[in-house]
Amino acid sequence: MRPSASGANLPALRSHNAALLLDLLRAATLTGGTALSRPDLAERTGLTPQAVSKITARLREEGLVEEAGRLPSTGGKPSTGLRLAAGSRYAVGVHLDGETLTAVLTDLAGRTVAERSAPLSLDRPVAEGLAAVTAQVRGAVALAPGPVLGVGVGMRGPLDHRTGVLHRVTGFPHWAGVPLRDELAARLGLPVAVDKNTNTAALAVLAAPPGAQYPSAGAPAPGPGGESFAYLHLGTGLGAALVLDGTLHRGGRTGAGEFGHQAVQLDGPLCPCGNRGCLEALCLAAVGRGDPAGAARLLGVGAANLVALLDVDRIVLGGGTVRAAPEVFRRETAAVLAERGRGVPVTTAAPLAVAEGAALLVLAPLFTHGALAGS
Amino acid sequence: MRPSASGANLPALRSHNAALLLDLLRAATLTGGTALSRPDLAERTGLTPQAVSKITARLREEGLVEEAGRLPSTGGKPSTGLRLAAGSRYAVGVHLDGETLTAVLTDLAGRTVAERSAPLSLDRPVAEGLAAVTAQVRGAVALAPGPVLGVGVGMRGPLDHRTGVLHRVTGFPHWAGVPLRDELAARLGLPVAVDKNTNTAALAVLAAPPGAQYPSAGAPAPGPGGESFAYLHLGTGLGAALVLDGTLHRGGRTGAGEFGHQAVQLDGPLCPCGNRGCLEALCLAAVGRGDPAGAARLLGVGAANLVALLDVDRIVLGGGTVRAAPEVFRRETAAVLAERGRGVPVTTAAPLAVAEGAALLVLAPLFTHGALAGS
DNA sequence: GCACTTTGGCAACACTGTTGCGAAAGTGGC
DNA sequence: GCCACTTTCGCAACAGTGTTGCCAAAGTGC
Repeated sequence: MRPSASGANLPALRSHNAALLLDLLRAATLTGGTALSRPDLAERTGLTPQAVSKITARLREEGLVEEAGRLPSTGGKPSTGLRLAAGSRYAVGVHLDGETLTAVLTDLAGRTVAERSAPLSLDRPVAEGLAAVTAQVRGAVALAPGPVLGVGVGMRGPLDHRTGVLHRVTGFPHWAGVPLRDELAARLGLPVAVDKNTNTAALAVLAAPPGAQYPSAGAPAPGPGGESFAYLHLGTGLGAALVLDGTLHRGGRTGAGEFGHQAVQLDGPLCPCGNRGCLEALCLAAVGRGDPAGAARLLGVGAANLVALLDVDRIVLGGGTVRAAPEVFRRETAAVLAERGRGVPVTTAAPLAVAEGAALLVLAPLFTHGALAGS
Repeated sequence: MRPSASGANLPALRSHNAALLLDLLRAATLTGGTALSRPDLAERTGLTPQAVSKITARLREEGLVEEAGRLPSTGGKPSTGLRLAAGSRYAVGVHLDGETLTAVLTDLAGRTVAERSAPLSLDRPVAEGLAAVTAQVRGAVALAPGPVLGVGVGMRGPLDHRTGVLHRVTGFPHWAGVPLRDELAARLGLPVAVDKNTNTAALAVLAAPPGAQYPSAGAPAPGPGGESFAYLHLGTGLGAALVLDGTLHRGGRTGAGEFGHQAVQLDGPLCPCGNRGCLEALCLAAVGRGDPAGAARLLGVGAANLVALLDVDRIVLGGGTVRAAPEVFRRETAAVLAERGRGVPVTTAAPLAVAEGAALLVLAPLFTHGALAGS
């Protein structure tokens, strides 16, 4: 019987605090490249200055953190700047959508260093697809100036992110049951992680500091455990990913985020899923008749339901259909939210979010201090 | 500036592990009163047997844990049973609904030892209401055979559980802005915690081991971080509380759980909130025309949306309207969920769930190991 | 030049869980 | 009845946390 809840020991404590500091340094790197001082870190973590000194000394020995000159004095000895050694490790993220294969090489901070993409139809046999991914990843790895920690893959669900096995892939039944993670790991000789495209995109949004994306005036203060937001993905289907208190919520059976089949019109048109008035069916119909604003307003209704239920701090939109008219979607969705008294900021995700978030699947263990135990 | 994310030190480690063991012992007490052995605890936590011995020795010194005879041998020296010293501490939980004041005295395991209730209309002035609560709590405290740790209060929201201040109280505007927690704490000389009735009821459900509530055959295995469920409360209004991965999700601005104003009929009847087709309006209308089954089926639609979005393990129903016809609600809601391909177990909460969960607000800090930091 | 503040490392410390070991207390084979 | 074996569980020594006391370094302000 596996432990139902993990006890914590000294190594766990150590890695928890190390990850905490690394996460703060990464966030500082991404906001503006400003270095943090040891006293800064002590204040933000609640650790004593001496503890911070010890921990950062270890991290510097491992090459993960480096000194960055002296910061201006505040009336005494000037403090030494510390920053993430972003160039010390790399990761590769892959986005597989139905037609294109995109691979990005990111540094330790999660910033994209190089990008490659190629057409890849999932119509082709599995072996051919795997070979194409392998080749593309090898190409990205070759560009890395330092060691590559692993490879993350984001693609349409449903799939099991723990085992890396695909379930059914709508439209491409021959991919069902493929143990993608293990197949790629064997070919590449690198650790591989697989997750749904909505989840990886949400990870990319989570890693990017919110202040950089929308004016902080309209942004509510995030809750204690970190920020909460919903990522809504409108492409060939409609899905969502939920980040609650700084943690991606995947659900008990890894099925969370079925946003497309929310019923919003009890007597609405029949959806292929068998029910009536599903948000996805209504949205896709609006898109189909060339009415992105109408689709966006429907998305707004679903988003309002979601904000009411979960009290998230903001909504992030993404996916192919949104990318075709980002400002329309952003504006109309925000308008409906405001009308319904659920006014929260609405932004759009970066175009490469899915691939960049996939790379973060590999980097995340270095920075996650949320669960002291780890999985 | 307060620490944005808490570093962990040795005392935090210590209380984390102590809480972990206490939680396991509490769960064992509630399932069937069976005692656990030290090796059991070691296996379930991943701690070494020696660590368990040290920790339980401390807990026994504090009087929180006691030995309970010898367990049957498994081929060697028989192990000593350990169990929560349920009678060593007590807590009081109060449920304030619009008309009744219910107070329960619970032991350390959260089991109700005594119950008192009295009519109390929130129509009355605030001072009178506070006096009534104070008197009722004092009566409950007098019945406690041991020290009382504090008092929890569950009532209709919206309110701020961190400060214990009420916001608006629908129908009783003179209660708006009352600092209920501090007023009661000053009168009683005991720590007081306040939360929404839906949240406290969910805490009561969370504390009760799921196996005791519904046959484990239909119960999916809970996720890694603990079980996930939604508690739906239908009384004078419709609200919800969400427990995700074993943690109550309150939302960034403590506003999560606005389940009643989910739009499920875009062109539906106007709701007092200003929108159309809110689930609450439709449900209450069905109840109003004497159609509980219809209300339950509507609840089922909302629950299906919720299961799809959050992938929760089960649905729990509660509140005055449900309590009037629990089996109808349970059956019809479950039927709609099954029809929609979201078949998860549906149960009803215990009648005293709100008050018992309120008591758990006080007991929870002893058992919560989820966030190593605490709030 | 001097008093003061701030940084940050060294050393000793308190306390964690861990390891090695051994006594206690059962079961099962002979 | 005896012995080998297993399991429990505490004592003692240990490794490794973060913490405290202290002090040198390196600035600012008068």
